[in-house]
Amino acid sequence: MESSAGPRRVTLAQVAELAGVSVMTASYTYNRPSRVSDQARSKVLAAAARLGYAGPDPSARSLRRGSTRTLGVVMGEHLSYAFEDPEAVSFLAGIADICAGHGYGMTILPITGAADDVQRIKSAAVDGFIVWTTSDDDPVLAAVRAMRRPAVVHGGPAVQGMGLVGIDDRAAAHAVGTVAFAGAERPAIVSFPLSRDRTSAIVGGADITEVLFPVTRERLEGYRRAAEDAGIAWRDVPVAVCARNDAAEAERAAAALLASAEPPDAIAAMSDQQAAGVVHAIRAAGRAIPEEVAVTGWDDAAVAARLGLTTVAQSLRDQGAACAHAALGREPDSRTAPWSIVRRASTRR
Amino acid sequence: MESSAGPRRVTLAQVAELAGVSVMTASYTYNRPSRVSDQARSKVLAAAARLGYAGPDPSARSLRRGSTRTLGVVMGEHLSYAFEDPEAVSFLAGIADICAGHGYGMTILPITGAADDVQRIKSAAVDGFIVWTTSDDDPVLAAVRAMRRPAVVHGGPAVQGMGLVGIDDRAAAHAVGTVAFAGAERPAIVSFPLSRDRTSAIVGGADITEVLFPVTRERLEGYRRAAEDAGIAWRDVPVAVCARNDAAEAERAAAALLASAEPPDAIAAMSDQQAAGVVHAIRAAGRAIPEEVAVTGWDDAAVAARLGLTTVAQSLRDQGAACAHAALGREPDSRTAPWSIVRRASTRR
DNA sequence: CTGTTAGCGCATTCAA
DNA sequence: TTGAATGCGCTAACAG
Repeated sequence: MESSAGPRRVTLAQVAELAGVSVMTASYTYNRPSRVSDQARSKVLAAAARLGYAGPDPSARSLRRGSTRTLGVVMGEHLSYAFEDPEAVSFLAGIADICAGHGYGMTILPITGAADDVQRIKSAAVDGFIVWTTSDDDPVLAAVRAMRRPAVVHGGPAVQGMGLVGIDDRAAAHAVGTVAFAGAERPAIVSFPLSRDRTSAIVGGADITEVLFPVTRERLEGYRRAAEDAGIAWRDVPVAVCARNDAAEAERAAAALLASAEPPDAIAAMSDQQAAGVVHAIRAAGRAIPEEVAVTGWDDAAVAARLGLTTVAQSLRDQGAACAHAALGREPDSRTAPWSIVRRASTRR
Repeated sequence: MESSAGPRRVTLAQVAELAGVSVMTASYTYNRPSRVSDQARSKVLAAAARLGYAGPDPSARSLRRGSTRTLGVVMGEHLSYAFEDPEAVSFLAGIADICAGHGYGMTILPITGAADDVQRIKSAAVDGFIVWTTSDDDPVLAAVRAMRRPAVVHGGPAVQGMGLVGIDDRAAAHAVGTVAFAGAERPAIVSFPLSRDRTSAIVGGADITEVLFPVTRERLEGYRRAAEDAGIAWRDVPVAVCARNDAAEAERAAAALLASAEPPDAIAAMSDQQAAGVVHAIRAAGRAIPEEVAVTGWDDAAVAARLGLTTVAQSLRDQGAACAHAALGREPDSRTAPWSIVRRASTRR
């Protein structure tokens, strides 16, 4: 009777023996078929078929070659959270394109927020790392750096020894904020979380320097300057902090802003998803866009075109591709990506 | 000057030498810290820090242990397509839970539809495979089986030597179809693709036996029986085939059905996303739900509750977890998952 | 608690 | 075109 452990894995050596050739001839059959005679090759393949050889063992091959031909992508605290964000999905697709083109695999390294995240990074059999934007104090960053492989962060933070790919968030926020707040007297912001605990709140004159997510920090800084350019003091600008990047929470936050004693007449969001929620809240409150309340989004996703949102256009797909190149060690480590403002009917000008 | 290839990777042997201990003591420091004296451990860690040792090499460790501690997930033709489907995301989350709980990683194997998919399977350093539902003729299935590792398919097809996890789609379709078509005279179906080329069309009396996606085939079979139970011939049931599982295309398909000479008075969809599109089309056509047109979805996603959709409830998350268990070789290979009908206001009874 | 031996499966190097 | 030797970096098994 067969042992419950199942048959031992078939090795190249066994195939070679059955085929009556050396191990190297068998190896060449898989790696450089042109350097093997037709006769030898067919003997090897016949023997492999008879034994049920599964092909060269990936781990052994990685060890021998010194390369796994796989990139690791560190996707932030909640796997599903990352996948539910359509921009994150575009980013992954950009990475997948490049990996496929180079014959590389792609490993998603799900981060749970627990201490064993670091272990998962350490045991990842990958040649390079791509880290989706995170907070300045995320311990994952040090773990990735300690692996001493090519690594790149998307968005931020900037880490010594790691690449950085992303747009100039502060400049883009200043630009879109300027459009959003044109002619407004009471601008407001719907924001991503300010810290890793992801609490929701509405705060006035948020202390931007305390914000641990660099992307969020830079955007707030840009919005602050846009507000100040319009003659409005930062302490008078309410910031509705949402725990998650989705329309539903942004809608609730916007509804709260609109129901306040001094409702905003312009709302700049941090994603088109959020802006979509804001639009719903404004409509539900019976106000006109943009006459009574202007709205801006971010990313130029499909929903932005559908709702006529003024927004910041950037290609997360291209940025994913740039990150993959960097993680492959094929390109300068860092890159500032292009962005532009798309003006539509949700703003006054 | 440092070579452009960069410093050679630091090995455990170098760490051990600098620390003045044997390689095994260094190894134990990482793998069984309790079996090493505090003194030895701190010497090893100090040496590692001085040399910038990144920790045991994952590939070498996998080779030696005979296990990668990673599961591979084969996600179907388009990476982004898979991620955009919220049910697929739940499924992934279920897998991620189990992987995390067992200290396993999880590798997404993106399938492009090209010939090199098979190569990507063959070179995947994983202990087991989970295949997201695909067509009977998908060459990926043979490639996975050839790897001779624990493998499981979600949904279908059933493959000799591989596990199968999913619900009884035919029975569930029959049950929800019976509710959808109650009191209807002209039922219609909004369907997933019937073949891998993913063409859109409206067909009458679709030849179910030709459908290559087993999940779709089983659901159509169940709907057919429900229609026949209601006294309606299958050839009179229009099937609107959508290329993708999303609301937008389903809305267009439903609009076409509703604009026809004999508009349907009941529409059974294959996902809640599709059903949401159908609901929009019906509203746009100015018809009442369920009085003039009944609608059903599938999955009991958040949108189903929001729209009051009658639907089939199943837990993709639990099924993902079951697949992970099977791929870890820890459980009986196959499992029929539970489902139930959730009745809401979108149907006549 | 620590060390020695051995070899996981493969592909690079060099020789034939 | 083929083959022999070697070792990638690590850890199970055992001995001390």
